[in-house]
Amino acid sequence: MADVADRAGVSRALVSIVFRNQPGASQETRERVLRVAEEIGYRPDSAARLLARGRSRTLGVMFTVHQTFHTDLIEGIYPEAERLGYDVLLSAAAEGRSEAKAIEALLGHRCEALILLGPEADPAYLDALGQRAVTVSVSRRVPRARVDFVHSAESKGVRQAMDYLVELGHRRIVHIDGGRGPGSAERRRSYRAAMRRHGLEPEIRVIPGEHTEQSGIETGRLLLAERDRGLPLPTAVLAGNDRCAMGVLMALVRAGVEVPRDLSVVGYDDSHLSHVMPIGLTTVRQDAVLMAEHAVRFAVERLEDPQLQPREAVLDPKLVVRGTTGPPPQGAAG
Amino acid sequence: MADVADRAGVSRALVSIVFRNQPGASQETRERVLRVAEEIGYRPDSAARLLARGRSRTLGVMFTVHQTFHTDLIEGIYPEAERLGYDVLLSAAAEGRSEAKAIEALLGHRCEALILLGPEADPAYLDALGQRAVTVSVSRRVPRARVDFVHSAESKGVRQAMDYLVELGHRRIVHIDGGRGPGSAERRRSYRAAMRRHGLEPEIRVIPGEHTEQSGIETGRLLLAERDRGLPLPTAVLAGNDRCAMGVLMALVRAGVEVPRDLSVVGYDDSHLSHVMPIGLTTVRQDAVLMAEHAVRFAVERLEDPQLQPREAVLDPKLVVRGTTGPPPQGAAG
DNA sequence: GCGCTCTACTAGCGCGCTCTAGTGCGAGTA
DNA sequence: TACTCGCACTAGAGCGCGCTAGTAGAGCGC
Repeated sequence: MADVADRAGVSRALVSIVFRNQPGASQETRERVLRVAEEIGYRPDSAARLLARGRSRTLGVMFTVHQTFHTDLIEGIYPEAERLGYDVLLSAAAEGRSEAKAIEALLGHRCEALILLGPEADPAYLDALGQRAVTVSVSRRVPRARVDFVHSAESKGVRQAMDYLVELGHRRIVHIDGGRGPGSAERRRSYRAAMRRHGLEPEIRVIPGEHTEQSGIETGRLLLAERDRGLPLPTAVLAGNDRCAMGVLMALVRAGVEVPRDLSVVGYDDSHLSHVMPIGLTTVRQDAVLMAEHAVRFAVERLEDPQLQPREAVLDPKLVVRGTTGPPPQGAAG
Repeated sequence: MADVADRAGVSRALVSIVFRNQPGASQETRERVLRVAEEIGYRPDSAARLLARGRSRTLGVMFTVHQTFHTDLIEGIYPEAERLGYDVLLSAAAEGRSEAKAIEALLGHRCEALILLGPEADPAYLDALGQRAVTVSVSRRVPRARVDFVHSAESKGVRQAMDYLVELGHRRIVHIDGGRGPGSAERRRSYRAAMRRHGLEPEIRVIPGEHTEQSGIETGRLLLAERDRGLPLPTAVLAGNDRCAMGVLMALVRAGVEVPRDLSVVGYDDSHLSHVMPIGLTTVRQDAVLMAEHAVRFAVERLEDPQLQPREAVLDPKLVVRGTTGPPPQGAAG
């Protein structure tokens, strides 16, 4: 920067003004400074800038690797952040890299706000985060914590899916839940409520699971093993999310079960996955772009007005019927 | 930091020493400082740290959203970087966010080295980057640029896949290429070479495509349209990558084509996708973890010894046979 | 000529840390 | 006693910027 100032024959302060696009420099000088900078390959050092002005205008996004819905969200976060003049830093949680680690990295890089995609950390930790920095949780409700919250109305989504299945004639509908995964508790609750509402209380069955393919595969195998012991297969499976649904599909189809003839499968998320599978997955769509925009806006607005209380946005999901659902098999005492 | 120093009754310098885990402080003092820091929620500010020591010890990773193989790589990058004492920053390219933009963001955040996952930017740009910062390209060869390069031996992978298909009896094997995508040129070349080697030169057919599901779907539709006009379907498709293979599968299976009975499909990458599909995808495995480790090591070693010239690592891929391949249909004049 | 305002520009402090060159002190050695 | 040595610790400069307070000079009215 000093080099640029010298070569352009001005002070460092002027160079700073030019690079911040602030008033206080003549057009002529501006051009000269920019030209010189270009020549010697100068680019403002964001670490120093950030240190000097105290604000980083950077949003930190934590996501989980392989969670395809998260990449959908990320794609929506960038443009909205840019529109509002904020930078985005990504940090991934993965096997061997805990959410806490991923979040610490973001904080260490001076992110002013955190956008957590489907965090699974415990509420106390999230609340502590919320005290320290503006925090937005996407897809996971954190009851008494100081965090904004963006999600889709799980209950509506599940209800639509269940109504649709029941209307097709299904009765033996099982739900694979998502364990501690974001939204799981509400989906589970809504499943139970829907079963009861349709007079299917005795058929209620929640199989513990996770939001991973592996979990779906295991559940699929479990169901197959039961069948081999003479128990009937369910006629429909409501999975915790799309990945889990994929796993179920994989286990069942490989074992010769025909979907949707013998069994229907419904996912959740409408992640990228669901419409690129050979047989499109019937699923509940959450509008990733809209959710991303809300998350970014919540973060930014609260940064710019610290008085603001954390808010909650609930978006309406929509059932998307594709190829993995149909009427139950004739013989099923469904 | 000053607060911590005051409260612990030491100088700021000592606090610095403690947090850097450097010799020069007694065990007792260390504990006291750390305890105080914990109490008042102090965390070293990486912007300032970075500014002060001139080195950021941060690796910038650019990846493309939805490119599932990239998330496999990312998962491998983190532990290796941590082992070597480096931090990792992620930046995604996506629709509406060019690679250049993603890379600038990393540079702006003072990454010392860039690890580019399957970059598609033009070689001149990459070379310019290479001059400015240590740069490693993964999966994409950049001939005369000053960048390290990690990839798998495309020719070997393709050859294995082709030999396997031919051995099964396939002759009408088409290749959907990956356009400007990483590795595409070499895969295309190897496909042609393999066909010639097996005496199938007249059957050579390369359909232009991309590394996306959409491209696979379009190609699938193209093939179906040809069939409807009386032309024979190929008996096997070698896709540019797994995502493209998924797209082909989807288009064909939906149209009633049975895989692998009527047609075999081979992917490339062994990304997360390929083993979680209902019918596992036969594909060519690239060892993501190994590639990630090489990439990180190249970057770090070159950072620590600027004399070092850019290097190239070629890893052996391996054909993984799953459910989408089998002998060609009987009737096929294959 | 004076005072005023407005624009273009500069001096220099401070952001929170690292790092070099020290200081002070007790133990070991001649 | 005088000295060196090593250890625990400190003072203070400096990293590359942003920002506040200020100056110099032009233009204007009286």
